Amino acid sequence: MGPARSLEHPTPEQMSLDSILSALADPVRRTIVAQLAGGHDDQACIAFALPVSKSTSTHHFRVLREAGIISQQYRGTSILNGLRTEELNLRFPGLLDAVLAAN
Amino acid sequence: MGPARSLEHPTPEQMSLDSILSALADPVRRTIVAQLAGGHDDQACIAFALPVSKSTSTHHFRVLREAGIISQQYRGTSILNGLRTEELNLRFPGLLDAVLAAN
DNA sequence: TTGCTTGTACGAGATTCATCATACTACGAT
DNA sequence: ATCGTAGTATGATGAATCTCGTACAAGCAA
Repeated sequence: MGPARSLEHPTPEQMSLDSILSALADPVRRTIVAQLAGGHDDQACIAFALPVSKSTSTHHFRVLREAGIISQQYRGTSILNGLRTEELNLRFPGLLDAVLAAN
Repeated sequence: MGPARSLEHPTPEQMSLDSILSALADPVRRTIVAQLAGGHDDQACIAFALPVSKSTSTHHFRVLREAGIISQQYRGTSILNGLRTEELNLRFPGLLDAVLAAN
């Protein structure tokens, strides 16, 4: 077998407030973030009951990952999603908590 | 003379996280917010050296006001702009500070 | 191999939004 | 009254984005 599939994640330095706030401005994406914050850090995309189609789901997960808010890792046919809590708190202290509390 | 011109402001209950985050996601609008946070609370729109045209400025100030982030009050031919710090902290605790610190 | 599950790629459509220029209003000063 | 300043209204344009369906790829199970 070849190298495992992998997905690009920005480093904390590469995260921009612009991307973070734009990403969090969408209610569907905040639903994902809230569910990740409330549960374990290894939920597949399918575990989120989102009110959109499968391809739209893919889109939202990618926006969150590219902003640096979530991590994504292949695991079989699924993807394990996690909140990048520590890195976010490092880069933008208090921001994630404030948004989660307000949601 | 008739009644003074007035502008609509949402109450804290009417503020939505959606509008707040969308408003703060724009860099021009964050420039305005940052300048208000750093200075006095009575700066006219003209006092902001924004890299956009006059009509675009009007647009951004309105978005901020309708989201509940700034207050606007007519004063002669000008408008006095202020940050609604207390009300924002009441409705979305920590959010404004986190964004200002990250900016 | 065959089929099933999970997610992606690739358009396409509709909406939103940031931007501008022009014309306009409201107010104050001269 | 006239003029200048501050901001608004309106309409246009181009870019971004949220959405979908369909077709596809990758992995696992039987």
